[in-house]
Amino acid sequence: MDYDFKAIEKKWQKRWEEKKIFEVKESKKKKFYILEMFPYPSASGLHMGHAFNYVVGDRYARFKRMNGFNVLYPMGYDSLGLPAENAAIKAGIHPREYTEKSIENFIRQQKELGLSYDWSRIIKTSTPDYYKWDQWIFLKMYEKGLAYRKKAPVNWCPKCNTVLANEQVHNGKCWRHEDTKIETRYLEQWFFRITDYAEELNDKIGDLKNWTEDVKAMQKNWIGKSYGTEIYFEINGKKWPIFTTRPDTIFGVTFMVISAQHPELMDLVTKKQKKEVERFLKKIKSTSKKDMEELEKEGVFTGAYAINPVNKEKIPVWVGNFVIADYGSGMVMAVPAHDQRDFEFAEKYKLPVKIVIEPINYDIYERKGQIPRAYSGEGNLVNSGKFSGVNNEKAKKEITKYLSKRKLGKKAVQYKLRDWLVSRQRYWGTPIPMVYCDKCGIVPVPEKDLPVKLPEKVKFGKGNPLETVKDFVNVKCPNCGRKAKRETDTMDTFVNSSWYFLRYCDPKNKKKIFDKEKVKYWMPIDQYIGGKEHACMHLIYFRFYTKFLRDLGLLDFDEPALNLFNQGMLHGEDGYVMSKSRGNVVLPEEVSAKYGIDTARLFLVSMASPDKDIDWSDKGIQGSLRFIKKIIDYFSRVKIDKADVRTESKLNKVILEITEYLNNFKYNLAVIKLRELFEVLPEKTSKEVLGDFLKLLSPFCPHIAEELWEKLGCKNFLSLEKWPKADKKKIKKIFEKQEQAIDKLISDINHIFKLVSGKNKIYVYILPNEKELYDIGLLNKKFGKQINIFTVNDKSKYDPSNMSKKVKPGRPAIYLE
RNA sequence: GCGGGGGUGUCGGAGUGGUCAAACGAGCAGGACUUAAGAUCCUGUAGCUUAGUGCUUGCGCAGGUUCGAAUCCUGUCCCCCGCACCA
Repeated sequence: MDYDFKAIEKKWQKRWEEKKIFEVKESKKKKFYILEMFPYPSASGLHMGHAFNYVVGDRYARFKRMNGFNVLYPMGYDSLGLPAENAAIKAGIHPREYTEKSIENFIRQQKELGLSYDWSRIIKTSTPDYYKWDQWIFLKMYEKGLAYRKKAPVNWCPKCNTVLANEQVHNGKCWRHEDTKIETRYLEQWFFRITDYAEELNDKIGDLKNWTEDVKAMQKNWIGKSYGTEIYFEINGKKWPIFTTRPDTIFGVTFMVISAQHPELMDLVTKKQKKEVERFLKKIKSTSKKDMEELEKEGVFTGAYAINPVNKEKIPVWVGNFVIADYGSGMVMAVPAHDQRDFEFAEKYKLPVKIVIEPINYDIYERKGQIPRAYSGEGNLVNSGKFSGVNNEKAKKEITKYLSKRKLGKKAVQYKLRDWLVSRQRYWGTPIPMVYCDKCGIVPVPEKDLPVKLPEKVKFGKGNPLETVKDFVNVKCPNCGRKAKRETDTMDTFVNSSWYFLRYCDPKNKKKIFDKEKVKYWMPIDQYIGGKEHACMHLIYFRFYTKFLRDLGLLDFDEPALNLFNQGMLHGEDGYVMSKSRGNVVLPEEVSAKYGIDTARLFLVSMASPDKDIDWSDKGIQGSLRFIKKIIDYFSRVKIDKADVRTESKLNKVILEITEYLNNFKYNLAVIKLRELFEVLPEKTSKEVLGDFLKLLSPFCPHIAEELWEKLGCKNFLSLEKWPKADKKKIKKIFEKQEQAIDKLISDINHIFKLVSGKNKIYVYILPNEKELYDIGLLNKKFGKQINIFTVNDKSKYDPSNMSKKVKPGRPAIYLE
């Protein structure tokens, strides 16, 4: 039989939409907020990989909805950003046109997937209605001192023609251009002081109960909290705080190294050394970030000396290419004997090495034939004044205490996390609502003047197009009314996605960023779904924003999402990530036309647990198609009758199992249970049994389930029906045992048939107390051949070979003739 | 270097102390139906043995704990992912 999947899909998608059955309002019902990371709309549209992501969420939404929750399941578009601008330039159209078209296409495709979004809440970050609130938040950040402008060495992507945040530099390359090395430039830029929240961002990772270990670990790593000691070294009469995790090695300091990017570097350099230092800096600037990492440690003497606070030793200060300017104070104390990096530097420049920790088992420096290396293990201190002889772990505490007492240092915590560089020198982003006035300096645009709209008419060429739009740039200073210039940088696209989940709760609010009460009802997100590639980008930013908005008094919770599910990646048939350039992209339209979208939806979760990467397989989907066809065929012939207890037992057991599996995203196992249940459905059964089966099917194959539900004579939408509740009393163990016993028996009989040929009559002998187990009705149904069963005590039994003697508990005897 | 995850049949993958290792799917082989193909259905798919219900091998490798281990512990090898000169 052929099936018109397309017609069924269209029919139900239309009905769902017309009746607005997935639209929700705040109510007394218990809410459940399910959210997938919203997509960046591109002209190439969705492929099956995206579909996989949404299907994972949709299944969960449908399941929760049927379980009586008021489910908020919205969709929107992260539609500002560089790719749209670049693509638009390439195609010669305006980014807005490009974006609108892409979104339209996305919506159409998503609707064809049968996703149960509340489309009335759609948001697009490229609309002034949305980005107005990005600007509003920016102003609030500025007001609280969290948004600031600073000149600093920044990451510059020559392909994007803009600066990037640290989070957007991967392996020294641009996150959008894997082949493009990031350059370091020294520019004045806007930053968000995310480091103010470093401690909370780190410490509350423990609250993120249902986040995967690796995402949590990645965030911990990225935030990089480390405990140590700040020690004050004196240079030219000025106190320089130095952060170290090894205060126990303070007596081993033989030189200092200041970062080549340190803003105060030149203050230290003596006249004599100036030329040499400048030559060195020039050399560093000409190398890209990635090359620098591969470079050997290099440096030159600055001419300055520092005083070691514990022994007043005079130590030379060098400038080096391996010291990071904005970690700690941008200068390190170097202990070559006990730090490999310092050791290499000392070797190269013939700087002294002073051992201050005696290795426990041997003196590594005296071993012959061994390549000298710094010793970073444990041991007792030597050459360390009054601390000599103390175990180094103990010495860390004692020396820190000693320094604190004398105000020469203190306990300190450092983070790797840097402030978030948010300005971008590009057009298609949220304009930064700031004005530069010669008299007043930096002046924020007043709230009432928001949004600062992106001008539509711009010329794309070299540099930031906004700079060339005179109407936009030239403004009056909001403060003094004189001529002033508008900030032409726009915000990082990640700003837009840092709070969108809040806007869904109240997407059309014109007066406020959102209504507090509405957000209170819906938030936090009960289930967030998205890829783990955002671990150190979006997933940190949205936590930061949540905390900031909480501190503004707008939210009363700390974390935006306590449950995060990372779906795996869908690969092409060749095993590689689906991408246009590889040519292994599978399109939902094509799959839908060939197999029906429900088939694809089912297949995507049949292969493996959805958190794993999977490969698309045209052959594999046939298995799902077969199953769906069987279901449709079955429903076209099944007769309504009373349900038998065996079926009911299985049904209730499966309800229990599937419910559990769906709750835990074990969709693959749920599908198996669904198949198991289907296998035992008899030719005659009750409407209730059939209805329950369709309910269990509906999160996977919503269109077909609705269609069959209607054919069954039910009037309401299956999508809004109540999820079946298992009646444990109806689950009878005996049926399962029967199944097992009979399967075994049949397998044994078949085995013998294979060994001996020419037999066609079957006699089976069983123990009287196992009569129940070998239910003759079930046996005949399963086997399809005539079987004669005798109990061993049956006097009239036919048993020419006296087989009944061999019967043991659980092992019937078999005789073939 | 630091951190996270993982090694199970021909393949994708279930199973995390026992009562069944390999559910379910895919592939392959044989059979039924059919003029044929497809679809569908049945059977098989580590080895040996056998009128079945038996034995052996087996969950990266090597040990250990246990009455009992794919599952727990120790060591070891390999793979994937993230970060990386963070002092």
